[in-house]
Amino acid sequence: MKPVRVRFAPSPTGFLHIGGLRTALYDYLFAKSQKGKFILRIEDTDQSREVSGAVESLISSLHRLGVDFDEGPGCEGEFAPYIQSQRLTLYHQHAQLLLDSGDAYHCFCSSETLTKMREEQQAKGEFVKYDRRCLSLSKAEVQQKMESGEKHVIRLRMPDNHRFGFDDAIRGHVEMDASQSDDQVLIKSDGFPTYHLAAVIDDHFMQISHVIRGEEWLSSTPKHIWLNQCFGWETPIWVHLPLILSTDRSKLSKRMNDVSVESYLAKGYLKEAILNFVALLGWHSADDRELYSLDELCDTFSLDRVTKSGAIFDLTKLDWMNGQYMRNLPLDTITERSLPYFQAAGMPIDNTSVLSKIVAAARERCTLLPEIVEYSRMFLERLELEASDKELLKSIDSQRVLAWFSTELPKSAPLDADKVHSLSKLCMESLGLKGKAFYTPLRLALIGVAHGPDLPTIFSILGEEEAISRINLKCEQG
RNA sequence: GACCCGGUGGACAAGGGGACAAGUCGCAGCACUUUCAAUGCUGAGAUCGCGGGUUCGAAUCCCGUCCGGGUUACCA
Repeated sequence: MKPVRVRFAPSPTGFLHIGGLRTALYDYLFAKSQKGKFILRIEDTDQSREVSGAVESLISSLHRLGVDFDEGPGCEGEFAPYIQSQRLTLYHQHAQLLLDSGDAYHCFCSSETLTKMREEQQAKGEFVKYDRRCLSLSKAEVQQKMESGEKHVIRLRMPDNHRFGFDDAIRGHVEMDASQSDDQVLIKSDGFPTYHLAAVIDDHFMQISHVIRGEEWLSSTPKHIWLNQCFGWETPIWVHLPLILSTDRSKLSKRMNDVSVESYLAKGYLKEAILNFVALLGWHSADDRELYSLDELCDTFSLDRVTKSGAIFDLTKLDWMNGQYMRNLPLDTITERSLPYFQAAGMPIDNTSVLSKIVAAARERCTLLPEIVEYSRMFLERLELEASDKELLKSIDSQRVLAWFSTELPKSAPLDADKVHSLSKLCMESLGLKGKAFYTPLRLALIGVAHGPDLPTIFSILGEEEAISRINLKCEQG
């Protein structure tokens, strides 16, 4: 059995998106589970779509998530370079091989000619494909056109009357007729190869064992098989992943959805949750487990449990999952990751013990990282009371509670949980109040809102001094 | 249009001839709690796209059909 080598081959046209991440993740998981290698290859063969900084951004996103590659740009292995624009000679040499063997030919048709041809075919209800008008050009004619500097491309000559069959690791046996495949352009007029040529050549030389890619490539697989055959190469194992869908069931696109991985990170989703969620979009273990760390996924993942049908990218479950990680990751981790959001909100906290207490209370009720910051305001700031709450605080019973605490609190340090409990009990008994009548005014005075953590936690976060001060303030105002 | 790939509750999905079709998210209710949240429990929600066939028996196999998606570029 050949060693497992898989590659994630994005084109640098923007940020890493959810669909790309899913492919990369499955590549990674499969490689790890098979003790193989995960390779990152940049397919920058379309100069017009190239976005500067995209390569760096792609790599940094992958690193941020911990989906690390074994070979790729900046991590050169024996098959370097891993950027296609740096491998042009290799593609040209192989295009020449095809030209020599007659498996490829020059085509001088302009895009206008091509468009016209297609329109005519369409009008006649014919199958739209290149009509091979340049195939009949004599060697001399080709030579003459080349010398006069005519723009040209190199096309693959697909076989006639040929049926392609292959076994996809996920879909099983798939068959397609060669007549359905166009004579694909291999080298464009700007001298760059198309995806088809470059990918097949690189997959071969980089010794890729499994081509794991989105289902949108399924229909062009015959071209890739044919190219391999022309070169006399063994084909890799094809693995076509189901597409990730928008809520309208079309292929997930940046147009309609927020699909950038960075943007989810920025919104405060945890990488653990994103990875876990994306892994489950098209893969499911035999048991009922849904929560997995990256390492656990590496141990459990297998291609044969990848689903065949496309899955809709639905945020509600991601939110739930993020909540799970908010609560179950080590407190220090969550605290540390919330720090940038505190800074961004202009609320730097120097007291780490207070911060960690706040985060401990907040993460129990928040689904996203920045929500911790909002939740912390009740402790870090003195919130303005709602009008109705102000009224409530003015009531006689409310004032009795506050007055009672105002005199008792200073005598009661330290305010640990037991003390807070006993004080509360004592106050309720001596004032003849209970439940909301007791708690609500106290909460309002302490944190400015009626809902929040339990009393001992509040006292612990605020500290005795601040707690007393807040109560006294509401006493006077009342 | 043609060719390919799909189709199990709103979403993710298990199950690939034999229990009243798992589980998770979401939703509703209850419990716990001073509150919110978390958690736990309960419930609603699917004649397995539809129609035929094979079979004692089909979500599972076969045929047809419908629907959805992908491809049909000098984009990947």
